[in-house]
Amino acid sequence: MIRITREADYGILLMTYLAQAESQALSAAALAQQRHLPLPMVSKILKTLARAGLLTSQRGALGGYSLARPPAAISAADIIGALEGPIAITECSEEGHDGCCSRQAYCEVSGHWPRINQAIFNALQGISLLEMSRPDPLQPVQFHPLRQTVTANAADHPI
Amino acid sequence: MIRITREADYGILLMTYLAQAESQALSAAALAQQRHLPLPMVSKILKTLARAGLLTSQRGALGGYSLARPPAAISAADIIGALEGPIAITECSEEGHDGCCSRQAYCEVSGHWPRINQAIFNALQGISLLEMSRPDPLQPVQFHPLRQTVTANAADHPI
DNA sequence: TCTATATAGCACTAATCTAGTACCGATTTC
DNA sequence: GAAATCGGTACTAGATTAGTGCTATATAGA
Repeated sequence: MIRITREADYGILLMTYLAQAESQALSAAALAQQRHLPLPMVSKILKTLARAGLLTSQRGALGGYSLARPPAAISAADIIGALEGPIAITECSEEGHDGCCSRQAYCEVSGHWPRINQAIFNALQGISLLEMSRPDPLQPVQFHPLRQTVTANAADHPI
Repeated sequence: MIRITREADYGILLMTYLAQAESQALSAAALAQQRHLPLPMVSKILKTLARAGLLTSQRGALGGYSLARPPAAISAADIIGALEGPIAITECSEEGHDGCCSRQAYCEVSGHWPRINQAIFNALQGISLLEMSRPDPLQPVQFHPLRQTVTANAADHPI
């Protein structure tokens, strides 16, 4: 299955908590406790998010992390991208692979991967941290709604 | 990064070749040779795709594999789903995990994962094997078509 | 019927990646 | 100066992926 790592999963959990904290700085320890996640992991993830510019950090006693931008201006794609690198679904569509894939000569698909990546990226880009940090939507989710009649989100314009 | 396995990657390569073969049955060995992929892997992948109902197989001499449906009726989601299982981006959003995630009590995000999965699923569902088996689109990909116009493919954009 | 060809299914191994931990240095508050 | 907290790097165990091998079964044709 298409999977994100647990790091990105946790990252979203932490970001949603920070979104609710309304720009109040929270320490790694506090976040780990609130979300019931292992502190070392939380610490590592927050460092990465800070380096990516999604969080601002304050060192020292009473320090902590807070969102660098308003929750509406942060997307799922931002968070996942920060923790897992660029959203590239196959090796050959990653950076630095343009033209050096050993199979490229026999691969007509290569030109299509960017579109697929694009579609997934748009889907993730269309979901903001603001939305995610709201309580459960409580809408029953149709899992295989077959191309039509999907509630509006970025994935409605797949390509 | 969000990744599919190499198995699914190869699977799409093989399916596009079969789509071009126009219902002519091709053996695993022939496909492996055409796509320059290791035969045992090709063989394993084709078996899986056949079991999933995307390919029909013919045993014995002169046997081989051919598409079970027209290329327009097969999507990237079908192929990836067949080879990697259901498209579930986190463990807790997989089937059978409804309600047994140990962190669910502290996780307001859980209700949003189905939407994210849905968005990705729709994106992959919207890309047919017919489209993928056409030669390279050669169109520069618009990067954020909804927001701004950046001309680069997804992998050029580390987010 | 025999043989060559080809898929079906399962089991196995090596390499890679992920999850999680540990340590030490730098910075800030009190 | 002490305590709290972030910053960075390195490390380990376990899980996953990639790829291989073997045996059984089905089919076409001589």
